[in-house]
Amino acid sequence: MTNLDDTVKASKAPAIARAAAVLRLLGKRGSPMGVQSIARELGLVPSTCLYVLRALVAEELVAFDGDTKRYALDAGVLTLARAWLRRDQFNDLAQPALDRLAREFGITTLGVQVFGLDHIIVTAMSQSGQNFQLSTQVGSRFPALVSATGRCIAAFGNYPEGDLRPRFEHLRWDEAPSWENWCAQVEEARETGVAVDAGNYIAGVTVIAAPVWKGTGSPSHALVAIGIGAALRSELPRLKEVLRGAARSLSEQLEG
Amino acid sequence: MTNLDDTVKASKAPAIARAAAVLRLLGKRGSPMGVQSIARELGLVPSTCLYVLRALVAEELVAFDGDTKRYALDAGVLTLARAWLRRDQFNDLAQPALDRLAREFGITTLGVQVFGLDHIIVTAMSQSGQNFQLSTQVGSRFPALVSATGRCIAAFGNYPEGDLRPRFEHLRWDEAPSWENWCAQVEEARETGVAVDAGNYIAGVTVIAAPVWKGTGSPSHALVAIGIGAALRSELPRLKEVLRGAARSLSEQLEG
DNA sequence: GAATGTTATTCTATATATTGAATGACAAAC
DNA sequence: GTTTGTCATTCAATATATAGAATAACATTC
Repeated sequence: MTNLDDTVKASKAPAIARAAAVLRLLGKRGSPMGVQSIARELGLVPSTCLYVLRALVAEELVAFDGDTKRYALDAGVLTLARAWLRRDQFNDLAQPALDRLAREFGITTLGVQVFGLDHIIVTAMSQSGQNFQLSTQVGSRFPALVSATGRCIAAFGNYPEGDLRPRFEHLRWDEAPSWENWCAQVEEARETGVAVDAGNYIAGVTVIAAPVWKGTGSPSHALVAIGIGAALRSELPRLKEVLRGAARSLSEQLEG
Repeated sequence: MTNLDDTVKASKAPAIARAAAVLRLLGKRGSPMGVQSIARELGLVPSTCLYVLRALVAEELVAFDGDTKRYALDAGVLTLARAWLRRDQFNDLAQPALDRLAREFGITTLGVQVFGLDHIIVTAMSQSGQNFQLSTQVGSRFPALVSATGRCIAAFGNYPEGDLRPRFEHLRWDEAPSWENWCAQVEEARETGVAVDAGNYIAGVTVIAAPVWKGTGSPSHALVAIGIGAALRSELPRLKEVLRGAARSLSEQLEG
């Protein structure tokens, strides 16, 4: 995130943008960092950075080790996350459906929230008890246009091709589809209401996604099903149908 | 948190204190709130509050609904929490021990982080597969001095009685112990290295806690075991012994 | 053990974030 | 249909958070 400067300048509360950048950096690094290295990394003035850190420490969002003078994320961030999880309407409604699908088909299911063309965040997950299982974690971020979810977002987001193409070019796939193929698959998703990624994103792994709307416009969320290739091949048509149904019913519940 | 003013004034980055207060308020309320009500609740100037909110929205920590003009927590907080969970040393080391204890004794176990005399936060949890089970959630906050953890903190924190007593008086228990009884139990915890709450905090529920140190001074964390009264009565001595052992071994690992 | 490159931290002048009043937009009450 | 209250939002003056140099405390290197 090198455009911190822009964000800071644009805002009337720049300290908050800096604080968020610090939190994200500490989260990404994982290991504790000193004032100077944080400041250097984010292009901040060390003294300013110090004040930001002190404020975050006071809020228990950042932990300070007096011996090593290093800073790291603290448990306060958990409390916020828990509060969010507890009250998010999509999550509450999606979880039972995700559990049901995971169990019935022996797969991993996800609920994700869409942030425009930038990225998606996994907000709910369910796994069947089976032995081998693809897994991710709640809170993970992925590029918006990748895999099955990406085709969904492209299909139902009404974005001009000029916005899509450059982002598409920067994606990382195991087996990247050509732009033409991808567009065809997006078109198919638009018609059927479900998107499929058959081993493109991760070789040998099939990902299915159906869009969920909260209000009108672009889809705000999506339901995702992940299965190891051969395991669900025969069930694929039925899974697509069921996933689409679950997504539609969720959208209806979110309207009210 | 009515001392927001103090925190704001003391800091050189007051916007961060305000932002944190807003996030916590939104977390506590759960339901979306308007600028005005947030400002009123926190004693902020509405215009300032608006700028804070806009900055938080830009960071995806707060979601803004343009139709209703309401603000609520957003999924960004999850990403931070995940990063923290992944890298917290105490959590990584404690989880296997918690799982083992939960399974062996058929109980619920917790790892908590201590924030002085203010509060503790649950950062790890393990539950046995049994039918009836007390449960809480990762991220929950409790007053520092309550239940078994409270006796641990009082026993090993080296706090003067003058700091403890007023806080003790404000606690809520199902069956509050008298100050004298509580002090005796704290003393016992100091001698044995394990604290027990036998139905005081929640009637019929036994809670056991052992302190964990990260460096010297007051305990930074604690391991907690929770069981429905009668179920673990016969096992209690052994559980105390095992919990203390796990806590000690954790403390040693955290030293390095 | 002196010298050099780090580091965290303090200090002060100045650019700017914050304030509180003013505006506009909306809904409820009359 | 007007009035009244509440809402989000803008604006300009000023209190203040920030930047950058200076300091102090380390390691590391020579």
